[in-house]
Amino acid sequence: MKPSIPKGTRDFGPAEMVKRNYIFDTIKVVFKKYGFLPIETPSMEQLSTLMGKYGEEGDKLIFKILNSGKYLDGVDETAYSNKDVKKLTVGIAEKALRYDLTVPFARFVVMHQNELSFPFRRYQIQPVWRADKPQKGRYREFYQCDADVIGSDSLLNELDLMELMNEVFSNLNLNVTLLINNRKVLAGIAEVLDASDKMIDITVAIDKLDKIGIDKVKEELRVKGLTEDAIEKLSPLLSFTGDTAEKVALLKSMLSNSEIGCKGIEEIEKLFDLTSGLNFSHLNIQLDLTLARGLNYYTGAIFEVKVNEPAINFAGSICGGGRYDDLTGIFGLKGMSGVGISFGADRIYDVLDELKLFPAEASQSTKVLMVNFGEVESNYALTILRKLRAHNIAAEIYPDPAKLKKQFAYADNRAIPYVVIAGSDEIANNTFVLKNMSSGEQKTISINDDFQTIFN
RNA sequence: GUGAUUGUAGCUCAGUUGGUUAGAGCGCCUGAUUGUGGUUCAGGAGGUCGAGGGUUCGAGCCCCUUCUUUCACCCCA
Repeated sequence: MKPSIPKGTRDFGPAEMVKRNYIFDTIKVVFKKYGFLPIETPSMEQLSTLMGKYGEEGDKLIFKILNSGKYLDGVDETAYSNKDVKKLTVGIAEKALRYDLTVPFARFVVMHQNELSFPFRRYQIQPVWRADKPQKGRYREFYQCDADVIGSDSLLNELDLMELMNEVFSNLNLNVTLLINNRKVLAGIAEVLDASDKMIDITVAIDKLDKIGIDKVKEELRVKGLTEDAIEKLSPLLSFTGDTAEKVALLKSMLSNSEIGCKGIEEIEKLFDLTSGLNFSHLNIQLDLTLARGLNYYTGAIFEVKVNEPAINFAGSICGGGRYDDLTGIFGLKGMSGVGISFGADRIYDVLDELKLFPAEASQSTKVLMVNFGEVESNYALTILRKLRAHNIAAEIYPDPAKLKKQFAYADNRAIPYVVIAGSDEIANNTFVLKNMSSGEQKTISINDDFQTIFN
């Protein structure tokens, strides 16, 4: 049989893992530095935990797990004859692979509320799965690196996360743009347009402004059932250009009759106030009134990070997040506001790779290879091997007494810088030959010499 | 979910209007060199041409189905 892996999944070889770990390690170091604590949750959740949290589209993209055993027993006959997939699904699949880390985190907080002290700061680095069609920057299995604070509605948390983002991207040596908006403002806009139920449609359409232009946005709004009057009211926002202060001023005049809208403006102003005077070396922070974000659960500030480099032909976001006021409420714990961000490790990888920003890896693993001549010689080599390892020098022995040519070729392919040769002559003299593979230089060393210094 | 695109040796790819036994480079194996790799030279192995069906005297090439790759849309990290 021909081996293969499922669509949209990938294997990672050693060279890729070194680079991936560089990203994970960089992010993790900053997470810890900001006082976030690690947790992990299972790959699969109850399907009911996940459904309805990510919007209509999101529900479809959740990987469902078929029940074990007689899973057909759960089939609803009428749902089957009506080909009602949605209803059928919940009958035959009660588990699903996690779609993000935020919803499982909310579930975790509710289940473990008595063991946690709030505000709770957690970080979580795990894969998530989405049944998307793969394409550039889009995988069916990818890692998210999340940091969330739950149990506090202070904007200091938003500020903290912004500083954290700056530090991560600074450490990755990547210049990015941080787009900020506020869901309350979007809700306010929908309210004054008299279309509160269409907030998602409106924001999704506005979000495309850069891409498809003002006329197409209006057309989409019309298709979504917005009145001409409402579209007219929205117009100044769509055609608006100006700095943050001017944007805020526009919003204030537009949303003066919306309580939630005013609250949103206030939050934006306060957040920008908090950041003023701070040096965000790698974050270009912008208020973007067209930023929407599709996930249903956001209620306050929303973030999205895009790469600045024009050389990168990838427009998607590499990091995103926001505030969710009541994500735990669905699981029975009210009044737990949270805010978090999520770094998309796989997209960051693609960007760093394209920009050649991965540090020259000091990643050669094995430093010394012990040549194997046979049983007697390998026993002698093993004692040297153990001594090397005792000095924290990464070393291995070629396991078979293969031809020297082959053993050297192996060292060469693996980029192992030193080879130790110890045959009968060396054993008789309590020595070994150390060969430097790049220079070809060989020297004889006594097994009693100081191993720490022989590689310098 | 919609629309394109791709699949030939381990890898990267040639393969003409359908016509004998499907090729190259790299890699791999063996030897030149029995205790010395990265260079060189000589030789060798390796393919159900993604899978299934069809048209044809004859299919890697044409048609259908399906899977896969890459990309755009939708949506998203």
